[in-house]
Formats: sequence, structure tokens, C-alpha cells
Amino acid sequence: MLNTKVVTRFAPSPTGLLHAGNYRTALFSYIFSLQNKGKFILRIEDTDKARSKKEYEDNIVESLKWLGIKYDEFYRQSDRSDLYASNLKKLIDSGHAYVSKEIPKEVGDREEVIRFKNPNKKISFVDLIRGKIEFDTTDLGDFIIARSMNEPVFHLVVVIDDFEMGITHIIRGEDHISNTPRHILIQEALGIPTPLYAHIPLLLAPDRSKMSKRKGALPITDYRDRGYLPNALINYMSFLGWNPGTEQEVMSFDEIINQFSLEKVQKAGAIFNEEKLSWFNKQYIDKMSIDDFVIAAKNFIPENISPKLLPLIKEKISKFSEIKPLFETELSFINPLPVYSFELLKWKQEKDLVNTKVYLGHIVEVLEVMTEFTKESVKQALWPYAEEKGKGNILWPMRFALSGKDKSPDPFVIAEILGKEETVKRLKYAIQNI
RNA sequence: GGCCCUAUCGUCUAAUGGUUAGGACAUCGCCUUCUCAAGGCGGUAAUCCGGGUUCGACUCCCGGUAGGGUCACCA
Repeated sequence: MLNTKVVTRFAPSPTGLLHAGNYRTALFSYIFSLQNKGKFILRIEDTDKARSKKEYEDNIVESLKWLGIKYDEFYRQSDRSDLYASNLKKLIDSGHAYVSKEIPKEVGDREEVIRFKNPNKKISFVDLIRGKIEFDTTDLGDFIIARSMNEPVFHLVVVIDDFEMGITHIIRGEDHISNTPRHILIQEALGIPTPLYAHIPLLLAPDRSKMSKRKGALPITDYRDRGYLPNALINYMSFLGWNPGTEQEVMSFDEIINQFSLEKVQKAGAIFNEEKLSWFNKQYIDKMSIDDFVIAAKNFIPENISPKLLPLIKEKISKFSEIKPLFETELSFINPLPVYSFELLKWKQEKDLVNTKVYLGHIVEVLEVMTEFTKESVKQALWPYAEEKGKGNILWPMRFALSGKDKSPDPFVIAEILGKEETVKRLKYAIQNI
């Protein structure tokens, strides 16, 4: 057994859009398999025919792809009915399960189901994260393992598949702890080995309850659509419930794989904090080249904008969804000049606009005779004057006249992007109205 | 309610018997700065409670308390 290759799996049911909690679990399994040069399997648990939908399965595949989580094998439980039926028959034949007459309680309930004959014994297993956990299965009763011979339910199929697929480490959410004794009971009845279990803590909603759509949890593809980088999300999710014990937090995926260990996984649940995710995302944006930034953000950057705006955008935002609002605020100078109060052209240390008008006049004189019009050349041409008169006295009114806003990039950058003609025009407009 | 799991700043966490209980996000202040952001520096802020064990407990044990999970013909 010591040389057995590690095999882990992610086994979601396609009954809804999965959130960060689900993918964090998948991520830990994936990291563990990579670290051990093992195999990672995606298994779609669609035994609930009524609730499973292809679109949800598609979303799972799409989400994993976006996150960069690659699986070596793919299975769908609805393709494996024969396997379950034969095992179910085996359990009935050996007396470990039986057909039970029922009184239907809800619409869709059968009059006959297959129940597992509970031996009512104590079960214990060693959880890789929590240590020894004990249960008395008497509390469980004879639980249902199939609605009919062709309709097995979760407890049965999960055990059969994990065995058939050679899963060595079942890394799943804490909400499955109390299912584990049932699974071990079935394994014993089938005469198959018990894999290793690691129950990782849940991701929590801000009120510390289980994450759910109702509690505002977002499908993972929403993070893509809101302009987060998959690497940043992976980095952040890795650090929810785990950390390497050093003070480094921004880590490449390779570093994470290298340093990950189940022993260092937290036992308590963690709240998903989007502010910190946002910070991680900014770290990753800062590290990107402009070219990579443009590629990654191409769906968020308006078409036909000046390439000169790109560095300004990149340094301002922490996620791509912040790009669009930028054009209403800091970058609004690229639009036609808004109506603004000319009183605002006055730097806070000035009494009135008398000096301001003189300053702006001088700026125009200097700029009008320039031939090369770049942010460097404009700055070079005006800087001595700004230092002589006071930088605020010169730069504030110039910047305000060019942008019509109290917040914007510096006036030299704006001048270059606007071009000489428009720059001079806006400055003259201010002068005329003082 | 039964069973199970858990408990360090608001949040994510470090410290596996000896630290002024460390870091990050957030927050507050200062610096830098024409503005905003970024950046730099600094501050506020935590061991759930009560008993043990020990020379010494965040750390080990017991008991409370609190929170969570689970008790489906869902997974």
C-alpha cells in the first residue's frame, strides 16, 4: 500500500451553480494530488435525476478550466448504472441490504426502497486533519441506499465509485463527516478497503453559517465575470484554512504545491472575505506587464481608447470591473469637458482667481510654441515655472482646467493624451471664464 | 433535540509548554504628494469561560459556554 499512487477526486453534484466553498475543496484535492504526483479525477454525481442539469455540469467544467484545475479522468455517475446495480444485488444477496416496504411521505416517494441492514456497531476512523473520530452507527438506523434497483443514492454510489476509481484520499468538506460512518459500513459489507479521509473545514458566509447562494455566495464564474484573475483567486482560496507557516502570502501555484500539507490545514471554518481577495488580485495585476494586462482584461477595456490610458487603468484598479467606472471619474477627462464651477480652478492657498488667470495664461503661452508634445516635454517646459510659483498654484488649476475634476491623473499625462490643440483649448476656455 | 466537529485581533492566520502573543486584509494616524490612488512609517485590536496538570500554559486534560455541521426516497 505504501507505494500506491495517490488518487484524489472532486465529486460535485450538478444541481446548481457551485461557489467558492466547493472549488476550495476541489483545489485542496488537486494540490494534494499534484504534490504527490498522483491523479485527480472529476466525477459528476448526477444520481438525482430530477435535480441534475447539464448546464450545471457545463458550469463545473468551465469553472475548473478557468481556475486552471485540470483533471486526469472524467466520470458521470449516470453512465455507470450497471456497476451500481450489480453491487446492489450483491449486497441484497449477501443479506447486507433488503427491499423495504414504505409508506410514501412525499410525491415521488416509492412504496419500495432498498435499505442497508445496519449492524449497529461502533465505527472509528482517523481523519487526516482531525484525528480519530468515533460514531455509534445505531443512531443511523437502516438507511436507504437505493430508491429502486436502478436508482442508487449517494451513500452507495460514492463508496462504489471511490473504490472502482482507486481513490486513496477522500478530501471533502466537513459536512461529510457524519456520512463517513455510513460509507465505512457499506465498504465493510462489500468487502472493500476504507480509503483515507481528510475533512476540510467549510467556507462560511459572513454570519458564520454554511456558505450558500441564499447567503450571498457567488458562483465561481461570477468572479471571472467581475474581473478577478484566476491565479489570484487560487492563491486566496489556498490560504483559506491553510497557510505555510511563513509570512509570505502571495505565492505562485508551484510554491503552494510545494509547501502544502494536510497537517497544516485548519480545523475551523473560514469566512470568505472579498476585500482580501481584492488585495490579492491587485498584487497580481501589479506584477503583470501591460501586454498581459490588456490580454487578461480585454473584455473590460473599452474599444478604441488611447493605449496611453492603459498604464493609468492598470495602476488604479484592483479588479477589472473597476475599469468602466474609471471613465466616469478619474479618467473622465477623455470625454468632452464637463460643466464645472470656475471657482474650483483656485488652488486652496490662493485668495481669489486673479493669480490663477495669470498662471494659466503663462502656461498657454509656453505650450502653444511647443512642437513635441509629450508628458515629459510638457513637464520639462512647465516645471521651473511651477517650482517658482508653487506647484499647487500651477498644477492644480492646470489639471482642473484640463479635467474639470478634483481627482484625475497629473496634468502632464492628461495634456499628452488630450494633445496640444485640445489642451490649449481647455486652458483658454478656463481663462476666458475667470 | 440526538450525534459529530470547532473555538487566537472585525476577517484570514502564526506561535505544537517559556515570545513584549507575530504577520496579512480592513480600520485609524503620519509622511510623500497639485488631487486621487499607489507607496513608506506608525497606532488601535485577540488567546470564549471555569477548573485542573506543570516551576511555567494560546498550547495538554476535564467541565461548561458559544458557533457550526448532520440527522432526506439531496449530494
